[in-house]
Amino acid sequence: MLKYTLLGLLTYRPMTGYELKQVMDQSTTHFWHAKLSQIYVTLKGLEEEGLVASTLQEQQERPDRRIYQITPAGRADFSQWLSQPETELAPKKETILLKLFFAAQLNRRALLAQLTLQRDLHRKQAEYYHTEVARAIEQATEGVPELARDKLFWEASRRFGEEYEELYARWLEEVIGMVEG
Amino acid sequence: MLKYTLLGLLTYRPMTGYELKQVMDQSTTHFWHAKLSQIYVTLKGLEEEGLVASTLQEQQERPDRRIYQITPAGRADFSQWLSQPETELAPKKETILLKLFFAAQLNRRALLAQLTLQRDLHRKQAEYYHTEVARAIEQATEGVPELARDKLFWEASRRFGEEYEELYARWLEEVIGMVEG
DNA sequence: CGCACCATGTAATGCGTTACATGATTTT
DNA sequence: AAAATCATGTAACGCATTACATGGTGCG
Repeated sequence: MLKYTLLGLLTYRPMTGYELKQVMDQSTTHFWHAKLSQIYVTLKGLEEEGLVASTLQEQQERPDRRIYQITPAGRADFSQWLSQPETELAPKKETILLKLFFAAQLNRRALLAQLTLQRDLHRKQAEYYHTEVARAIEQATEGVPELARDKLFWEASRRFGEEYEELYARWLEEVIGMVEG
Repeated sequence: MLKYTLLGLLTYRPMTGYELKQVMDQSTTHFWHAKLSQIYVTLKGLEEEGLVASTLQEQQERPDRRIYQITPAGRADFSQWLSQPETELAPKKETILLKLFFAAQLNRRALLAQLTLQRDLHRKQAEYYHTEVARAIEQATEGVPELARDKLFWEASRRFGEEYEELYARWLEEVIGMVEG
């Protein structure tokens, strides 16, 4: 999937690995993230596949930059993936739910500490979606009419993030009440 | 984490790899899953670490079974993990959100098809939590008073699953409305 | 003076999936 | 007659993380 994240971002404009990481950290992080080292490796693989092409831009004051561009083959591959329906649900892995499953073996104090910590983290994250992410979307789209349609979808995914975090925090609050009472 | 899932389940009773897979499929699947091959490999590693011990039970009609038991060191390791607070949010990876992020490049028809397919999957999954998972928890705990406390937590995680799927379906419904209108 | 930023990469390790291999019994 | 269940494992491969390696510029 990182493959398609990178191809997708490169449909907007050519970028270096470093830039791609920055853009991901401001946009897709909440549903797809990657480390820089992995991004570099994946870009290299994409170039071998002929889906992107790179040119080295030499700089004197700063390190040289390798700028990646999506190729026609890359665009074709990406849009093929995009139109391919996902016929299954994404399997989840959540450590905190796993712990809760075994929580009967944990003493009340330690459990409550963990639950309240998580609740606070999710509240903070909900707030983050509400303010920072919303602002980032505004900033990326204002004055750029060709991104109007994109904005709708970016906003939709932002809303999902916010509601998900709120649900999580609410649910944790309930569990805390249950453990306390 | 699979390590702790297995150790956690083995605190209830000794089991074979095959059984552990079955139990996981009925309980933790929704927040932690694994393939059989991976379970066997992990159990082998746990035995090397001295956290579980196995005995081979020979059978004539069926293949021999290797029964794993948690050791005192295993219990100590598990309870240490259980009491260790998770200080960060679990990073998410959701293909459908990634696709939605790039959905402006997709034609309306194909997009709507994917969104409605996903909505139906999430509705079905919500229903599954509501009925089947609830029934499985009932079944596992009825007539076993020492599981009363466990039941509370199993029910709590089930409720989270149900509410999460409902939220997802509701949100997809909204996005569908947006794309249509 | 130290830290963050810019910028790219390699190597080792870990965790997970898919495919391969075997083979009897029970259910459809 | 075919498929599912019981039961265990190995091997190849893929994707991700962590650590290692380098080194100049700008800011507090």
